[in-house]
Amino acid sequence: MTAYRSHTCADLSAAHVGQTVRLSGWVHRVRDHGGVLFLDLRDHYGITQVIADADSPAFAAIEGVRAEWVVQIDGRVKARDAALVNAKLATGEIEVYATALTVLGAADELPMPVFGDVDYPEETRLTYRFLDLRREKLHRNMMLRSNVVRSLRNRMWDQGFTEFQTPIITASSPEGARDFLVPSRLHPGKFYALPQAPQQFKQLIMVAGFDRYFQIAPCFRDEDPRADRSPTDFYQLDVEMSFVEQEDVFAAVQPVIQGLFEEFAPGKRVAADWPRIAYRDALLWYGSDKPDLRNPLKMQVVSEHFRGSGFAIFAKLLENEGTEVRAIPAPKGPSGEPVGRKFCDRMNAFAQKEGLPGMGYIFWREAEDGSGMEAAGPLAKNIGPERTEAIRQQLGLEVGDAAFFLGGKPEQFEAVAGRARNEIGRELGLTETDSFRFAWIVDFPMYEKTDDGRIDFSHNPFSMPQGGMDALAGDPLTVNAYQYDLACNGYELISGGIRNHKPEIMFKAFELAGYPASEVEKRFGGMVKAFRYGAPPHGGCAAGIDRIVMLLADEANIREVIMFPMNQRAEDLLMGAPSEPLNEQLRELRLRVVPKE
RNA sequence: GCGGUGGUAGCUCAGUCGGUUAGAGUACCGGCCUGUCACGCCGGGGGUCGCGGGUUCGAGCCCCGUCCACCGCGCCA
Repeated sequence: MTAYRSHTCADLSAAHVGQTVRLSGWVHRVRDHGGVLFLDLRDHYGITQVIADADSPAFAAIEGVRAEWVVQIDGRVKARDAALVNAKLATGEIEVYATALTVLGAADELPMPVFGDVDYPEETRLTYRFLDLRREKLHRNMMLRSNVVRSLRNRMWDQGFTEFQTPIITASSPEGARDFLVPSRLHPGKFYALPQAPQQFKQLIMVAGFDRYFQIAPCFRDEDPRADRSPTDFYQLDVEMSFVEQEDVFAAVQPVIQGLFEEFAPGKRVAADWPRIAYRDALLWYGSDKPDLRNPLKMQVVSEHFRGSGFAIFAKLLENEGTEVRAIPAPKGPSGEPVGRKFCDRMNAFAQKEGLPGMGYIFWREAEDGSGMEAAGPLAKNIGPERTEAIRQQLGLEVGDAAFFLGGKPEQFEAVAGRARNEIGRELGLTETDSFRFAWIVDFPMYEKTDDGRIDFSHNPFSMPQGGMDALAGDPLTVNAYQYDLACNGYELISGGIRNHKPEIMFKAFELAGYPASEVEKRFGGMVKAFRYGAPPHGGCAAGIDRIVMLLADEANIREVIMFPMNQRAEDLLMGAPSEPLNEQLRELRLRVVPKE
């Protein structure tokens, strides 16, 4: 094959017995039995057992090697006796009798082992990422990622999409996140920005008369990380199409994503029914705009049962405008075990830990005197049997089931209610564990009220308001946008919209958010200009590649599917980034660092 | 910026109520072993218990401060 090897460590089988071969790879493990040595040799493709006895000229050399040295082995392929075949190894029917060993690269004592699947601290793993990547799981994740990207490309091409590249060093594109700035040497005092997304470029590509564009695009955002969100940079499958409405985009994207999940998640059920859920309903039912639909629980408004009731906290609270009481039903799980006080108290403690005063609850149990069902829990006593029964009927609950109640202004408890719903579904065994369930979240509000009472874009300012110009004449807070997300198992996988391609509507939309026309011209001048010269209606979306791979690899942390991720403080411990520039670099850029404090 | 959890050998961890010389596994070094595949057996080196201060006759353990890591919130298509 090459001077270094005739075969890979996965190639050899019973068919090669008797052949003289040369293998190269890493010393995975050595087992020294005195008179006979076993060496597991590993490369990208697999593992082959190498053996040497005292008669072998390679014996002394093999005695001297340690884990993770890179070596080249010359030897002869030998069949293993039936009793010695290792069924756990793809090459387990054979072994290579070594006649020579050459050390290609020795290794110091390891800061972390490659062998085994023990957990190691992030700091060690990131500092020695090249070792971590040798480990089976990460190696497998990276191969999965590569295959996913190839499949996405193929599927997009098959659907008639074309890939184009857009600039990396470009202008600031205010999409909401903080920009990464790049100082300009030729224009001191001015800065480029790294794109938060190729948003304006892909729209310009549509105006330029191309159609059905896609790109596996790096995106840069200077924000704090989360377990499912990498700081600094990440990759998106960026998509844009001309002459389409919302449903056309859905129709183009669903087969790509669904096919991808079916291809790479064998054994898991991939739902084919992708419901459309209005943003407001998602928050009401699931407490999240990226609901996990593997969990069947759906919250409901139950304010009427508490208005004027004997439960003073809720009754009083409901006298204030904009308040509601919502219930999370908690039916007993597949085990049939009744949901009792202990579980309810635990969930109440959970809500308190998340910053709420608590969660009231009712649970229905067999009456002690055998007279049937009775409601228990602090709330039931306060509101009385009639109201309690009405709640039970509305929620469709039976004996052995429970319900939790949260009150106040929805925006203040919604998110915690959503997390409680996750906990309840998981703990009661109601949430599926072997499936992927998708939903398009649609009808995002165009605007929202900021803390200081101003009107601002609630999501993407480039989306077309539903109802167009006419809609912008009324109350901005009632305007929905042609803006959508794809939620999958509690993650936001895709985000997109039908774009606002009419300059006059754009100016009006920005005006409502407090941006004068001059500001729009300044920040999006290029795109606005393009819209004045014949812009097609267009729309698209962007899918988070890292997050898709994370779901397919069944990982909870995005760093497990990124080759060289940053740590939680946006540092690359291996490469030593960020670092201080040389003085002459700063001089050339005419920059001066202002010391802290 | 805020909250939670954690920090003990190169690495993973244990360490009781505050009490003698801080332990185990693994890795490393030396010795033995011809069929292992997490090989086995014997021996050895290896510690600023994150850091600083305090309480105490005595602190890995209690108190205060601080640093670091991860997770979450804020932030974020």
